[in-house]
Amino acid sequence: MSQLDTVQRILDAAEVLFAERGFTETSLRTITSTAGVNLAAVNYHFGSKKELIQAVFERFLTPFTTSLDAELARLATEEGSLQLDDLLQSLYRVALAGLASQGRDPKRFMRLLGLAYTQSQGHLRRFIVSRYGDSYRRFAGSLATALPHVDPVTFYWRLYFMLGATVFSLSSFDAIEAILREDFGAESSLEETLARLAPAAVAMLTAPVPTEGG
Amino acid sequence: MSQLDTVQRILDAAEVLFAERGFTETSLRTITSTAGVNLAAVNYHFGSKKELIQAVFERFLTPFTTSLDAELARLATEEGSLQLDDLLQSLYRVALAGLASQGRDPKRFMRLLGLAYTQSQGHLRRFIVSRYGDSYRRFAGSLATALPHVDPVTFYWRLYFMLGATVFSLSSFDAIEAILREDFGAESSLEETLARLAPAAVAMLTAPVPTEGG
DNA sequence: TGGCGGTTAAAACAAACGTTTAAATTGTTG
DNA sequence: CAACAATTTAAACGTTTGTTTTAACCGCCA
Repeated sequence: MSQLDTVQRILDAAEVLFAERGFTETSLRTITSTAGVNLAAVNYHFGSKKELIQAVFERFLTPFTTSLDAELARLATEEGSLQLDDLLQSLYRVALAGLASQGRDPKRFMRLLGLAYTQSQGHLRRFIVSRYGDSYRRFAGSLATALPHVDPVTFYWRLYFMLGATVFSLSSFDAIEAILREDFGAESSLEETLARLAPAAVAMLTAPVPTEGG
Repeated sequence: MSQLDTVQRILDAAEVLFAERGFTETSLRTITSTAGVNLAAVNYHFGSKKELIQAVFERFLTPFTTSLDAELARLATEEGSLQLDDLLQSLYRVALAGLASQGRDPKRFMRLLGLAYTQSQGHLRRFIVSRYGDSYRRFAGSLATALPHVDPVTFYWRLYFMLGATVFSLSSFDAIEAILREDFGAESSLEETLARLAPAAVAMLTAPVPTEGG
């Protein structure tokens, strides 16, 4: 078993287990036994558990943000005015295609993103912001220019509403899908759910801004 | 210090600490030392840490759902047809007023709700569903009847989108507010944010449903 | 006052945690 | 093949965790 194998096996196991149980609830012993490697391998290859967590995020956030950046650049040159639907569909398409091509589960991606936000883990938030903050701001900026009539503060709140709707519903996709399947017998694929989410997000972003005075 | 005092002090400390750090990240020793009581008091009065977590949720979910039920019943008899805005405003008003009257922080309420969803904690999810599932279904049903033209599956997905937007953005309220204040110098109160969230949620729920065929 | 249930207190419990150590093994290079 | 660096292994480290135990304390009623 070569070095690359060990590192990769640890990352694979950690990614799945973190998404299923959270960071604190997943012990290094569970990770290493699942990966079939020695307990000390994590500290040897990554230094600490915190750095392992960051490495898990780095492995899928780096290709994701680079693809997203490229897609945004392509959109910016292609047409004169950015369309909201195009932007959101870019986001979804990049997230889905990029991960699916690696044989990774996009739902796990969303679940981890949700964990990054909700589990305190200050070091992780700092790591993500410092590493991927620029990509995030670029995407938010593109979205903002497609919504010129919405004042900045309202726009940013709605952006967080949209992120919340996305991360929350997709990170719990399996649970929600199971409920709906039981109640209505209707199966939902991830693609279908994104096809439902996109227009809902557009409607939320473009909703008329109520005037202060009434 | 009477028995009631001890139980209450533990619940108060646990509520704050859980909301700040999560369940696993908060030890019983931190809770009891913050509350100024003996370590063994938690196991004596609540039985276990799991039951303490459930008790924290029970303390604010029970008055919340009973108020919500009453408000929904009032709305149902008052007018002929339920208005979407009224329903959402009921939800928000009940959540805010009910908690504020107890001197508790509504943001903490949302933060805990978010944790209940995202931190796996299977026992907590089971506890909440079994205890408050009826209230949830009643509210969802009221919302559904106010949206007769939306097919059930689309409606339920949008309901989860809405819940995600609400829980996610309000549970991170302080962090988001701090960012917006730094970037735009604009302060946002919780009431203002709910006033932004309500129309955005309505827009999302009432968005035109794209037809399958194109 | 004496005793009794309810509560608090200090201490200890075993288990699990992340991390470190030091030896054994492997792979590579001269 | 020899030698050195990289990696894996088993074992132990010290902490921290939730929980339990046993004794002390308290208020109250007979």
